Amino acid sequence: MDMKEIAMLLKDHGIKPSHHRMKIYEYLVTHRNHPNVDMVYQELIQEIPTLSKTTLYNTLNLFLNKGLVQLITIAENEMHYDADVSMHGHFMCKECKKIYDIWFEDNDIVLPDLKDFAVDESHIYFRGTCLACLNKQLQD
Amino acid sequence: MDMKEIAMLLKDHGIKPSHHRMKIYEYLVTHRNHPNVDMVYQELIQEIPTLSKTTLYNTLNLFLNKGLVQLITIAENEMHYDADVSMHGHFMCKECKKIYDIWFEDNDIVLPDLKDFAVDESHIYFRGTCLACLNKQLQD
DNA sequence: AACAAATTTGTAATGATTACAATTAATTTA
DNA sequence: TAAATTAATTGTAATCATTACAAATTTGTT
Ligand SMILES: [Mn+2]
Ligand SMILES: [Mn+2]
Ligand SMILES: [Zn+2]
Ligand SMILES: [Zn+2]
Repeated sequence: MDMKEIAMLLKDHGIKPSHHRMKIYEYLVTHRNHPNVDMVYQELIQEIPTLSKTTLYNTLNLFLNKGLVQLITIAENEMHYDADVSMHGHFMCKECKKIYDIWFEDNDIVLPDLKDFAVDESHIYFRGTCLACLNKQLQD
Repeated sequence: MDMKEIAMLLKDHGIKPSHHRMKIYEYLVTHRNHPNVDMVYQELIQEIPTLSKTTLYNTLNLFLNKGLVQLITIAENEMHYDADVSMHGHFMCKECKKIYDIWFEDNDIVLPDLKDFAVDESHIYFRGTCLACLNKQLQD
């Protein structure tokens, strides 16, 4: 996804595509690693040495409000962000803290439609241990 | 659920049933309101004026480790606790911040079993607006 | 009672996020 | 194009949930 496309996408969501905003979105869409704020910051600060963390927080909240990214609250003390807003689940490994995508077959999961609630977001989270960390544990 | 039963339940989970611990669990099991730490504290401090917030945090973490309660990470800046550890979903209203239980019919939801992951917990979260808040909004 | 172990407390530290005012950049108007 | 206005970005301080840690208290055991 090149800068032209990113600019278009931001505009389509009512976001003026400043340089900072485009770089922040580019990070999310190319890495697809469900980063927390600091992971984005440590990477972008090398390209944009003046980048402020406040700008990062402001921009991510702007993206959230415009529906461009989704918020992942699977971790206990920090937020994670996902540029993929399609319906899929997430697994967080308690050992390595990595967050994996969980994709469902179309009929695998049918969420009930809730009367008495106007639902904006649906999230499916799992926690446990990933295969890499399970194997590491076997070596003890 | 009386104190005798609570003491038994804690013992069954390998937790020595001190007075504080029993009162904390009693709060959770009688209110069933998915409280954050401060909600528990503000209620119990009236009965136990010496109660320390550290004790509360320690006790809740002990309950979590022993599988007596479950952690709900649906909110963005604080944790919520649930004495009901059976499989059910949660809905948080963005307006009033209340957390509702969402119960599924047996076959309503079938979570796929993930190979490559040892799953300890599964959570289903919804966010949106509850009926009470929707009605309030209509009055404008 | 004397000792040891477990529990509870109070205070300070940590760390993610937000508040806010100042600065800089971009856009509009004259 | 220069001045004026608006928007974006920055830096610092504040907020607040949670944890760290050592002291004090309670409980259980010899
Ligand atoms: Mn994802
Ligand atoms: Mn519940
Ligand atoms: Zn892992
Ligand atoms: Zn509500």
